[in-house]
Amino acid sequence: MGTTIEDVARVAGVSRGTVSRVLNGAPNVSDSARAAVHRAVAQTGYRLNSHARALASGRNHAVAVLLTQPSDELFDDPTFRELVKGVSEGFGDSSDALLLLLAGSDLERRRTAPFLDRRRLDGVVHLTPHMTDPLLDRIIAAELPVAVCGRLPAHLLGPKVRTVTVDDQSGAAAAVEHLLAAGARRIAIIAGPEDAPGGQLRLEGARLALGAHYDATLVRHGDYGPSSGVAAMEDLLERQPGIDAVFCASDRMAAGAYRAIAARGLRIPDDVQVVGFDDHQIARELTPTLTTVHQPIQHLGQQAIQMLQSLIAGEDPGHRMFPTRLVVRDSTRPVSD
Amino acid sequence: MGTTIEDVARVAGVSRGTVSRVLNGAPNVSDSARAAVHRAVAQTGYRLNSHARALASGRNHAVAVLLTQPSDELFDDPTFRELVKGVSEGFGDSSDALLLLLAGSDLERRRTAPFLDRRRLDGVVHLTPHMTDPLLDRIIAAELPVAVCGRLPAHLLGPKVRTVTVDDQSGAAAAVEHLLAAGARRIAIIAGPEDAPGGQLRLEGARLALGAHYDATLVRHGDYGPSSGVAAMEDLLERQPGIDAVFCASDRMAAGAYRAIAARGLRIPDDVQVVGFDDHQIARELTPTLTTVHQPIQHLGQQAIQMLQSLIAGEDPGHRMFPTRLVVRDSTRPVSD
DNA sequence: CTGAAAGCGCTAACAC
DNA sequence: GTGTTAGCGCTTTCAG
Repeated sequence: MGTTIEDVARVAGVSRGTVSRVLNGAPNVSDSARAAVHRAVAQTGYRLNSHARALASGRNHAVAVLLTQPSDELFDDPTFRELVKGVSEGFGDSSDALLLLLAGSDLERRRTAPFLDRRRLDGVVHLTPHMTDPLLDRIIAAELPVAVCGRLPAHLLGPKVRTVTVDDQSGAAAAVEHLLAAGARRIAIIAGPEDAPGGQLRLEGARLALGAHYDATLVRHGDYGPSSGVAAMEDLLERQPGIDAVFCASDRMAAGAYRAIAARGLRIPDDVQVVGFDDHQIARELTPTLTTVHQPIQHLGQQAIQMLQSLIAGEDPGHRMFPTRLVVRDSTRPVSD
Repeated sequence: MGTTIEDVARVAGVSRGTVSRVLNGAPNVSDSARAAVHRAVAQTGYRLNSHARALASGRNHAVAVLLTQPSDELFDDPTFRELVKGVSEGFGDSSDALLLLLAGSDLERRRTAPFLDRRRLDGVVHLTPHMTDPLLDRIIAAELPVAVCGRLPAHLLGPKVRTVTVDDQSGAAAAVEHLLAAGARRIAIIAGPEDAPGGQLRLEGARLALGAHYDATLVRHGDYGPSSGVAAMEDLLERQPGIDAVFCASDRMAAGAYRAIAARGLRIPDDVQVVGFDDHQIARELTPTLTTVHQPIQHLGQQAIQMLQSLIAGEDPGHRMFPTRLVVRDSTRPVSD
């Protein structure tokens, strides 16, 4: 209870300054001094006071992951789980603290806002599919280093802001090209939310790949969740006869589409072929299994935290974008290539 | 950038001490001084340095929620989502910080351990269905106030440790009594993990309610997850003919039991009646809808954080236990009472 | 390579 | 009701 650096110094027979150097891995310390300090630390059961350190040094040794989704969404969408897992793994055995901060409701945002401060945090990992977030403005205004999983409007991209993304556009293009190769001609699109840059790019990629086959009346927007997939697919089947394939911007919407298709008495892939996006576990669990675009989501989380650490160290990791990969399963017809 | 209490004092024309008093809501300050300080704070854009405050006062104005589940389990089990939601809501507009700490893997526990310290946290909310957790020992050893959602072995119950639970035993008894009233006689039990005190009590409640009808060969243990429910139910149906009802210690295991029962060509409730425990959303989504024991989980989370705040304030909120309530739906036969 | 000493920004005890 | 001041425990020049 309350053993300080002073006590350690006394026991080790050195000065406070030397103890501090050892504790912080400073280069210029003799081996004997270092050993003595380590012994004294063990002997006294010394524990660092992080507030004193932060006050004196200006560094916090703490980073936060901002969870900007409402908690229902947060827990329901496997993307977040994977991202958080990746961040935690990528953080490795850093001796810093990794804090999760809830910012999914107004109440939570009000509470969290004062925490987004250079005096409390060295940096932030921001997970978001959306373009706008008041807290992000605040983080950037506070000049807090931030690694964003997702795309950002250009005006937010300062020197301390780096993003990590997947190549949504190519992924969507690959999905649609596969459908075309499999013989589909009347291809519907269930896109993501309009305010999600990733979702827009998937739509754009699909549109470009479709070329002359693109038909704007076959496009719907969902919120990535399964029920929005049901609704969109029902509407499509109702109003647009002859649809022989659908590309969904998320696996969960694809799962919804499956339900609507089945409810209509249609068969996958015989009547309607389906391609998803994400390659979540559900893609393997659906019947038939879902052809989908694999995203390395956990890897994204790992990269994000490592980029953040690099930003904090004063380096510039740059923005990073990773490729996707089409995983062909049973919801599309075989293609002889 | 770096405006301190000193600057505020100068602008307000008062002393540092007075500013501090205003900031901390101390009683003995004149209205005029208070107003001047508030004005100066606004004018200078002053922001408190939490490290300096913590260093000087010994209080952190921060509490943590310890997430001790592996992240998969954490996100899959609606119980945690509800608990976290309840904690966040119960925290209200406290100006303190609420931090989520991951402690689901060994790596995470190693990183989190040093954080569980009186110097960094004022208290902890601990969510766990299990009896043992090395970090909990540590929290208690550190004399950190802690509110535990769940039951604890007696030797861990110190003055700063308070638990909040539901009456698992009565809930299970009610479930089984309902089955008996509905005519079931050969009643199987899919209980929770053996190291979960709550699960044990549910089993105990069921056993007592069954009385002479209790048959140990009809008991299986699962891990609360759906696949363990499938496995247990398959095994029961395979080896124990004539089962006409099953009580599951979680809704998710009940959902698993549904699958095993359907796979066997049996019907719910005609051939086998099913009762769950939790009353998660899934209970309403299953076909037929699930009769289950409602737990006020979100409320538990709210209570936990409030009990913690009370502990931190030096009061003793006592342990708290809340009642459950049987919700009758379509997985059991009507009972004319 | 190491010791001495000046703060980091704030709280709280004390005196008025 | 308010000012003054001595730390809280640590890092970091600056000498040597």
